[in-house]
Amino acid sequence: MPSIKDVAREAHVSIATVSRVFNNPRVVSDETKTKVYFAAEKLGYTPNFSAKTLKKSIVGTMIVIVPDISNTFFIDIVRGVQNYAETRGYNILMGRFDIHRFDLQRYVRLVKSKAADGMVIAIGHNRHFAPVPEAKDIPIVTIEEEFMGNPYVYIDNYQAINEIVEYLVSKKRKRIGFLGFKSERERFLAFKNALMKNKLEFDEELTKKGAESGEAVYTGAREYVERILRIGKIPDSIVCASDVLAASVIKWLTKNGLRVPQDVAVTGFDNIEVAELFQPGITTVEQPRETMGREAARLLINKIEGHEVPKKIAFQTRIVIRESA
Amino acid sequence: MPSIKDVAREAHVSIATVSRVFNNPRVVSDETKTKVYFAAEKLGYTPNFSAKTLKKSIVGTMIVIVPDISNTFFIDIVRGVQNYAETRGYNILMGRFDIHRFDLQRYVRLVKSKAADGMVIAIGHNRHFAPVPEAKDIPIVTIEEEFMGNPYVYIDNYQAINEIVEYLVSKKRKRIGFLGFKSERERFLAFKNALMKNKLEFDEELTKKGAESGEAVYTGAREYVERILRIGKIPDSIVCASDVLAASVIKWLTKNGLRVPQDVAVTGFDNIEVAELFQPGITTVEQPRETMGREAARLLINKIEGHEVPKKIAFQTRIVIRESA
DNA sequence: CCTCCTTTTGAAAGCGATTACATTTAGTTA
DNA sequence: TAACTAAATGTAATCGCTTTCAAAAGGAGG
Repeated sequence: MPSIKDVAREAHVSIATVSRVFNNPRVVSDETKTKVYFAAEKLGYTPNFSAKTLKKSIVGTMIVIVPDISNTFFIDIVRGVQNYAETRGYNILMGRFDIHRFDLQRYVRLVKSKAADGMVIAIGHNRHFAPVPEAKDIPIVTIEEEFMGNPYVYIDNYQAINEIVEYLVSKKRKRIGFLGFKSERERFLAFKNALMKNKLEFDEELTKKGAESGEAVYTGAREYVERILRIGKIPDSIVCASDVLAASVIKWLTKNGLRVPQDVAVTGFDNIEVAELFQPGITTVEQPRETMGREAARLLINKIEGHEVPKKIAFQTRIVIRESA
Repeated sequence: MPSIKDVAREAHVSIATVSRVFNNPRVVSDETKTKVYFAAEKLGYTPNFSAKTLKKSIVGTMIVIVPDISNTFFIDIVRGVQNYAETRGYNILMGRFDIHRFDLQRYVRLVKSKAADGMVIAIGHNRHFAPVPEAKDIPIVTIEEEFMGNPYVYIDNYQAINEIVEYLVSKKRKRIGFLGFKSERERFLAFKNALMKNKLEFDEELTKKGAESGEAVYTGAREYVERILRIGKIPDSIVCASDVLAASVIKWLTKNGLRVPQDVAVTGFDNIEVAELFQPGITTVEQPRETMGREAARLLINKIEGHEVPKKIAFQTRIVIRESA
């Protein structure tokens, strides 16, 4: 691989001049520039990344970490981060995509060693990392939750769930159940809150906050349906903390002869791509996922480059009405 | 940020010794090692990545490019790549996740500049990149198709589709339709092939190879259903080139009063995570996606590190039977 | 024609590591 | 005790680039 030296020799100039041609072309004469471009082209010269970043303080790479890449929510965030990062000339180093085997230390070290300038971490609901002391002085921006005092972007679950509940209420639904995972605790709290706001009664028996694993979605929904059937308390609507969960309950409900939405309305959360393909299409909440990713990236880069950044940025959700409610 | 020099000074040794402690510890005495570890710990020393890779020929980073990260198929591949890369100490640089705005040149340059050692590219069916001359001498491994003579991993669409058709035949289905996208051409060819093999007639009118866009899935399925209804030729089964497509046709078929699978059986392809959540659950083909990713990563790293690698590696699929067929 | 800017270029230091080679130290052996 | 070997450490070159500082060249003004 040719180096700057080779180009310099070929163009009969010094390496300093070659460097200038690529980094600060206006200070070099047109004639010299042409010579250098020509030589570089001829040799197939590409500046060495490491050598460059060894001298410069900014690498132009950021790490993105999401807890679960099977989840559309995070994918869209990644996409947003990527789209924005590109416009600022940053590359993206992929962090682990399943948080179970996640080792923050490792990524912190990557930043400390200047393999990257900072990181965007999508926390996922109520998932708590242990704060890592070394992470204290590296640029971090999180999504959904605060982490170690760093800036973060988030959506207002309270507002979103409340909107759903209000919609159900407007459809004369009164006995509203909730189905979510442990990790979706905030949405659950938001749900309780929304019930109160709408002067509805909260019924523990119509509520299920399931296990952790992704495998258990289907089973979790089943247990829920079996329970309400067993105790003979059928809600007239169920708020689910995710679309996948909603699809699962719907399947179990109809299997047991209950019609959705006539007998029981069901709402989802996330508006995943296939939400409209289910039968019935799932009424759900859409979050500006890509925008959140973009914004997180913007905050991070600004922080890296030494600008002042806000403490947190909130985003609005939007309810998408389909057939399931 | 402290450098090797600072550690050397703190530990009263030379920088060479410090370097040895971290790269080749067995040649340094225990006493010295302790001193150095202690000093490094005290100063919070992390070796500088750029400085290291400036001297070494291997960076320990690879680029992964997939055409569409919304597609579970590619996500699992990425996951596989990631899992394997980690075991060999490689980091992953994220390439563009939507191939439309894809610029191979850019990533080639990244490798040439030694920001990465090579790349894994998931081609996606019959998507043709223009070969990039500069890419000729950089390590590349592709998934699903050959590219510029590089090693690749793939699944046998012919075998997979044939298995599906045989399954349908075993269920006494005779008039089999096909629904796929332009980009899924190979699966279409495989379909025609499978019909021949099973001595069934191919009927152009029961076939649809739709548009490109992801948006059009739902519409494409609708057009297909409307057409077969209009011409009054209802197949007794439909082979779809993806699960999403299958879910879409099922929705349109049932909307039009046709029962799945009683009136018409439908099969998908990919076994996406939510395949079992549809009603009916989708009978489909599972590919060893993660394994393919792992294998691609393994090939690439071996190539990077100068080992001999095979030209191509084929993977078996597995049919997953649910309710839709 | 001389002096003083401006523009353009070059020389050389330095970024933070790795590593070949040289040197020192300690331990064996005759 | 001299001679030799092995182990541990240090010296210094080097990777490929950026950047400061100095020098050279080309005008402009007097």
